[in-house]
Amino acid sequence: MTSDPPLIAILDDEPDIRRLLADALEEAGFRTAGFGRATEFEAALRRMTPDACLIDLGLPDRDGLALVHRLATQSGAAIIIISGRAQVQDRVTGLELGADDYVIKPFDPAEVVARIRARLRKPAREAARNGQTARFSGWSADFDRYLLTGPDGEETPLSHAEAEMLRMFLDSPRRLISRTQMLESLGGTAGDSFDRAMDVRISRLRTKLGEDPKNPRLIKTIYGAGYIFLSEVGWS
Amino acid sequence: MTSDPPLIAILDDEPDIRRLLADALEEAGFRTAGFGRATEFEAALRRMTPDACLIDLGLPDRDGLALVHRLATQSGAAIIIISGRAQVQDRVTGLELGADDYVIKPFDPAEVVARIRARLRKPAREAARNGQTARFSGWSADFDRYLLTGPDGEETPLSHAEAEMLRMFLDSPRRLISRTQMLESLGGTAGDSFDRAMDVRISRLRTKLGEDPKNPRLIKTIYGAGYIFLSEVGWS
DNA sequence: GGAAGCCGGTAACAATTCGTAAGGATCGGG
DNA sequence: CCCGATCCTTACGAATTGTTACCGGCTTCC
Repeated sequence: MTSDPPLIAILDDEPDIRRLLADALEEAGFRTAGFGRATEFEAALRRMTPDACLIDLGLPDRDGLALVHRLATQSGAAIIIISGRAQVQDRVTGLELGADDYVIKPFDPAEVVARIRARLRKPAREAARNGQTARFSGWSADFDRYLLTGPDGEETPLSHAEAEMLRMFLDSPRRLISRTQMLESLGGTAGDSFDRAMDVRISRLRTKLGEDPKNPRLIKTIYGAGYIFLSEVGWS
Repeated sequence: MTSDPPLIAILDDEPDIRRLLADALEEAGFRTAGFGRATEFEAALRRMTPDACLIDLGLPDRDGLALVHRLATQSGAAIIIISGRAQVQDRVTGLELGADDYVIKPFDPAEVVARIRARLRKPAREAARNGQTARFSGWSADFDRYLLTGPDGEETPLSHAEAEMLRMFLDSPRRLISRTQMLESLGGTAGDSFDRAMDVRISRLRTKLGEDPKNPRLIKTIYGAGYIFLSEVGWS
């Protein structure tokens, strides 16, 4: 989840349909972003992380199913296929490839909204955290006491800046967090010399996590894009 | 989740439909438990915790929607409504009340199976996904750690640009990927000097894959058109 | 078949982006 | 005022990526 109202990406080559969906979704309180071509959409994915994607399979410029597969494995977003192909076999393969739902044209926008809500609801339920302690690959981070405990049981204090950054990673594990996203969330502006400051923070956090600089196993740098936190995370 | 094969509860008053669904589900590797009346079903819930529930709304002895709501709020199971009522409004209220999916009679069992799989997959994806890796002709590519492992077991790190490109090939194996398609997907525009940049990327990727430039066996150039990735690809 | 011209491969260089060590500013407690 | 902690800034090096330049092969048209 990025910010408060969930962001829904709409990928359809017909502007009328995009408009129809966008209107219904925005009236329901979502933010939307529309795209007419798959390449546009993929380019935009570098800068934003939608919570759900509505994808029309009948795109001219790319095989839609390959895109669905990539999204399903790569992003954490809910994927809903919209298609004019009504055969059962089409629906089955779409779902097998990783789509979370499959809606057939012509569709009613109200139903699409309801289906999106149903998709976004389940993860939200699991994400309800009981406590302020996270566990990941042997480590545990206690955000009440700002304490980091290693696999060997050794305790290290976390500074506020480090904790803020670590929590951001732990809130979106296995997903790319763009550099600008992190900069803004930490209260700086890109291009500034604050850029270096964030690097330093990352660096300190990594040493506290005992990372090998040449081969980090938890906080991975994606050159030109951002960072990914690689471990599973559980809260208690 | 209870034990290894997920348990699917089927609640429908027509034995034929129960049988139809149970057969399809068991063939797909699930365990099933069928019930003809809501009271039976609720009694059984004390002893078992199904991973998903298929519920026919047209039950004689209880208001189906109330049951759906109770299940949605109290159990962690995925809930799929099966109904003869095809109005959009019915579907919307069913989904709003907490159902995860809504299938209309008459239905195809194969689609129901696919939809159940899609529901059970999402939580599993968060927990069990230990790395998105692809395998092709002796090689394996780990896109979490950006690591390429050769047939001889030697590991080579993948840079982001190389990984992005390799993933594009692995998503559409044995198919032509046009030059412009790839250019746009990598965020450049054709005609630019970015053309050369992409060539360089291909070149670097090829050397990491140990390709003989004169006779590439994995990434083949189609002169004037694009590239084809020649091997079969399996994901795990 | 042969020559012109386009297209793609790659080596070498340049620019961008990131990591981290060292030093200094700021703040609060004694 | 001193001290420690925390964080920012500067500076420089390393890794990654884009760019230029040049070469060789493929296609086309005669």
